[in-house]
Amino acid sequence: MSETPRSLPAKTRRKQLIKATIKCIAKNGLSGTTMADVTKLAGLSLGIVNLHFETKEKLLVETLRFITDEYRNGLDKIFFNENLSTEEKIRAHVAFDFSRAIADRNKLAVWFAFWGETKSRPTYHSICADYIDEIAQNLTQLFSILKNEQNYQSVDPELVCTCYTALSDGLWLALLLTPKSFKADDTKTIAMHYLKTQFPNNFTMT
Amino acid sequence: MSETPRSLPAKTRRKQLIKATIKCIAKNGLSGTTMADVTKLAGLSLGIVNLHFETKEKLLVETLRFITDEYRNGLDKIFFNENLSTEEKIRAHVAFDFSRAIADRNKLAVWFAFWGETKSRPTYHSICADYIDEIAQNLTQLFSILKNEQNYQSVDPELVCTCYTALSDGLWLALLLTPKSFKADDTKTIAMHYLKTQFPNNFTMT
DNA sequence: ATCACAAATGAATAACTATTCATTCATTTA
DNA sequence: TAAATGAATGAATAGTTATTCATTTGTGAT
Repeated sequence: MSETPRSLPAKTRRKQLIKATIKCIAKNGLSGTTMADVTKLAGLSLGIVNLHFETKEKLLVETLRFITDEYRNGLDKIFFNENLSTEEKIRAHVAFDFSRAIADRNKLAVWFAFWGETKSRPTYHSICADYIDEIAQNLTQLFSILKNEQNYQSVDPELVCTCYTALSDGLWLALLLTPKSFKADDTKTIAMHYLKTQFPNNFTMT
Repeated sequence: MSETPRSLPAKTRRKQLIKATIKCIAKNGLSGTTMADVTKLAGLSLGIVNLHFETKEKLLVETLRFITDEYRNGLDKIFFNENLSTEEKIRAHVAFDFSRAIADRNKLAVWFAFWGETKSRPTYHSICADYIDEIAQNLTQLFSILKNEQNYQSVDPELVCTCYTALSDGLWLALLLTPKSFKADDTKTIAMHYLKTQFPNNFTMT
């Protein structure tokens, strides 16, 4: 634990608090997360959240935005990487979905905590709906290009995108609920197994 | 709204309160669900929950148990139905997963609300771990029997079970988050699409 | 009809927790 | 070095909510 200076740039403090919030939600649940918990975990004083975020609710919203941005930005880097072939992009997408940074149980707990509240909180809902739509469009396009490049006759790119996305979300749940049976590597293999059924020429070989 | 008698058997009252809790979690989220909300929605007095469940926490646990039992029992009826062939049982399983009673947005909100708290609450976790394990065993067995009956060489029943289950959970999420794009019927079609890839002789025809 | 019993009520209580803001402290500027 | 600035603190406050329990109400037995 390194000594942090008493005073820091606002951005740094905000990030520090968001990271503490993630840990806290994972540890205590969304309903069990209090300002006292968060600030204690961050090693700061009780009033600090209101100084940097005004309200608890805004801290929570920024926390959700933090993990959705991290996810979206990571995928964007893959989609817009000129050096990758379509197949490589899809492989990179899967690798990213089940990478250390993303398929982390603390963060997964946060995803599911917010998803569970989506129906009752329009703000959470619109943050989620946003990134879902963007990612689906990009991924569908990748599948569509691969279909044309490699002459897959019967593939329905939109269907494959929906199916892969649902599969990936469900595997995240498996990682969250039954971590003893599933490791990130296993789930990645399972996701690839599905892609093989659609694109046997591309994903059969390791 | 029919007039309910002032006094009712304990079981009936408990069910009435659990149903109100489901609606309330869907409407206000788990963190926003108060005793006042639940009892008001049930049309009963504030003290009634403590009379029938002792504490709020116990009401929540019973609510989770209610939806898990409903799910488990529904599937058990299919698995142990002597009149169905293996293929029919699998078809019935899928139909059940995306039926009115199960793929209901109120109940889905409840599932996700509890899943999000699983990491922090051992009680929620063990209730979930329990049913997951039982259902996976049964479904794997069905796939295994179908494989042998129909001579599918390369099918891995356990993998298919895991993959189908994750897919189904992920499609539930899609129903919860983007109800405008997905109806239960669409998601059922998507789930069948996956099964077709594994058992083309059985699930290709409608 | 009366009594005894159990179910249900809801005002009062006790506990918890988000938010405020006067004060403290460290850093920067002159 | 001293003054000015603003970040950080945490005790106090205000608001919320689970829980209690004395009272009320309906039901069934005698």
